Amino acid sequence: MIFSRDSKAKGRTRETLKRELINHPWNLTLPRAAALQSELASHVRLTPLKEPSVIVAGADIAESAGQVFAAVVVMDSSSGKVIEISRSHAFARFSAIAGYLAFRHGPIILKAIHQLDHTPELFFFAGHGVCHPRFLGLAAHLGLRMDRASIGCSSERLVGHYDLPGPKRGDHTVVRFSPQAPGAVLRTQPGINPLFVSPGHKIDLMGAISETLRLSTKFRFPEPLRRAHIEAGRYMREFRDNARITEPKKQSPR
DNA sequence: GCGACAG
DNA sequence: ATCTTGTCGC
Repeated sequence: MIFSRDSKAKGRTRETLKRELINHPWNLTLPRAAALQSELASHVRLTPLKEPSVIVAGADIAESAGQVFAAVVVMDSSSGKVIEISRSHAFARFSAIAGYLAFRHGPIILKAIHQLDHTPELFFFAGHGVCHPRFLGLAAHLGLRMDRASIGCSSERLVGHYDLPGPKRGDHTVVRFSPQAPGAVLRTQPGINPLFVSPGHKIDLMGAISETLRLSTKFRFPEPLRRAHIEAGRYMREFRDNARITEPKKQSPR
């Protein structure tokens, strides 16, 4: 237990301690972050999704010069319409180390999510779910924190070995790593590189695959994630343009 | 020392 | 992830 040596832990109920564990601070040392991931991973539940989610969200990041720009796009999957967008930015307080992205992006994404008026049933995150060295990628971490269903979608492998899936939309293979860390390589569009999909929290691999497929009918990434990616980039660019007008130090080279 | 390494 | 114009293609 990470916080068991804390004298303040005396007299707390089991549930209270669990909440404190899940609502941990983000500015940890690398070894403490790793230990926390391992402990939190035991609380992740890869349970089947009851039914396809209606209100879904995608969260992605753009960054420049140490600043992280997060965008969350909420969509009504029955109509395919965007119903809300939230953004947040801050200087990164954790290094960009593979396996620890949640500590760099997590707090900023969460701030944007907390600003939402809507309550999405399912979140897509740019990164991995439980297919992670310590079974707790960003999507699993944030899903657990919010106690909401979540899926990780990445364009690159983090752990394990795999064979490429067939060429048809929906073709997929499974990542060989650990039974505790299911993941798939999923072809969402013919002729387009596959996606690495893994369940985050409150969903299983089958659900992660079917929901990702259901929401990516035209592009490589599921629509909420694709929109969030575009929105984060736009947010970052707006911020840059404002800074350039206010502070005209940097001019483009001839 | 060398290769691996989400965004 | 970002640095970056025009350009090829549906």
